[in-house]
Amino acid sequence: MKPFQIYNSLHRAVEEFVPLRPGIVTFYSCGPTVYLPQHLGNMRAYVFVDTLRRALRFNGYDVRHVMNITDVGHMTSDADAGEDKIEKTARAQGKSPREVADFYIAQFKRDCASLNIELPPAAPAGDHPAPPQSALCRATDNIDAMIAVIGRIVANGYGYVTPSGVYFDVEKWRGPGGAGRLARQSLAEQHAGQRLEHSPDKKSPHDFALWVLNQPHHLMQWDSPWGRGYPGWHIECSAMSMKYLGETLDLHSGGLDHIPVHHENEIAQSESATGHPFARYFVHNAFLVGMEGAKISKSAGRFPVLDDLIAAGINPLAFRVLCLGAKYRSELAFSIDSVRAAEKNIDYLNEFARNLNETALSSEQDADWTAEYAERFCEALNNDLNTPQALATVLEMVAQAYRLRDQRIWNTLQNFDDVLGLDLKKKLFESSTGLEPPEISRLVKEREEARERKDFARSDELRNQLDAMGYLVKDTKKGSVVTAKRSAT
RNA sequence: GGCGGCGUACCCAAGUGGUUAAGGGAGAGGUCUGCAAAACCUCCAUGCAUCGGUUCGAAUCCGAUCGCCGCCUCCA
Repeated sequence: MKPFQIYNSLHRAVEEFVPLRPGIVTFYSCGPTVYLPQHLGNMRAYVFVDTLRRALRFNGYDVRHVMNITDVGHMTSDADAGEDKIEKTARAQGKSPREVADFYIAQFKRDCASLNIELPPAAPAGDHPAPPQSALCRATDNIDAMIAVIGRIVANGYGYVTPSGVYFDVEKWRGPGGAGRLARQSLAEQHAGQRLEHSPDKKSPHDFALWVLNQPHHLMQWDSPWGRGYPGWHIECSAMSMKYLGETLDLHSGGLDHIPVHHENEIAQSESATGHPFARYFVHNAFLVGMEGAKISKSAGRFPVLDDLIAAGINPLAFRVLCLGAKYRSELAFSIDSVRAAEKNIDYLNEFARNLNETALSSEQDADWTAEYAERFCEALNNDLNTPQALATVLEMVAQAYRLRDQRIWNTLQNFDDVLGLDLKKKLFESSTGLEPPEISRLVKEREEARERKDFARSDELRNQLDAMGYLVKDTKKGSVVTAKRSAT
């Protein structure tokens, strides 16, 4: 099997993936900010993270995955001014910041479950030195770790303390005229803070806050060696990745928009604190765009969420298939029609799984002809996560099974589904009959009797009646089966 | 101003130097079926924004033009 290859934003090239220690991958992915629901654009990013994690596991790696939850520190204007968005929501809703965060975290977890996105387990309390471990961690639970990192940065001479906060000295870090490693823009080229008021305490407009002081109106404040305040918005990622995964990460993911500022600053902070390389592979996903081609974003105000799809009677996993149908580095156009098209794929695969016969299921050895598909699947997957081709391979294999009337593909299909995350296994023994209300069963039975009498007028009448009640009747060789159309789950 | 990306059939979307340009949806015809549904078969881009160039050969590399979008402020 070809080794896993992935596009590394640090070098702007597809590279063979080699983790620092054999067999183990430390993976940090930027998680949600929890002051609003996650829109579908956000969810695309998490589907990507999940798929990447599954692909690594498929390649035999033990993935230690950390995702942060930002429940503090994102300002409406800049790191050193403006109102914390969580606090803003809290004031608007008359809740505490923690309550606001809890609410949106619960919603996020629900959405992830609907999309079969496996999240890391909640971070356990206390200190966690090596070995690296998976964790879903909240910023506000890790203030100590952040303070520790800021302390190291200041001790190393890359941070300076002022009355309004502790700032990171970007020019000192980059050197004169230095360009960012990811964005490849020099400081002069970046019109940083051009449209913003910035604190006069900063040596340079490019400098960013590590710790913010003297903002008495903020609800969330913590004591620190520099005074009471709160963390800047980049530091949580440096601190938590280091705490749970170690000082050098194998993989770091995030949205494309994080390249020039957030990740650039994370690298600077982390490396100035530790003296070690921060992350060896940076991967960035492209945006989901609306029908007009415009980015879907929180700040734009209106955005579709997963519940909108569910309310429209669409299987949430259709959205997952939609995501898998495009490369993670390509913009993906979202529309109800594109999701519905993806839903057909889900229906197709589910139907196949549902109708698998016992012989095919119990066969330990898949048909010889599946090997070719397995090879194509791996190749696509390991080629910078080419999920569209991987998905196409799966669909073609199932079509081939139908064509050859040879269902011995389940082992292979299941391996594929471990990566795709469509939960086909769940459909295996899902009976099409016996679960519906007695009233429905009665009508189906009556219709079967009508068919036996060749009373097709009555038969069609009953089919229409069942259809109106939300049930689809199919006549098979083994008799009539009924399924609920677009049921709630 | 700087940086980056995109433009492939009605729609979504792979392919990035070399057999007939994946796959899905929609559409058309067919097999099967009492009729449907499901499934399968056939058809559906001599062409990949436009114009030049490099090459034996380009959707794929280079240049120009047009159009769209993102980032440089929180945002996946």
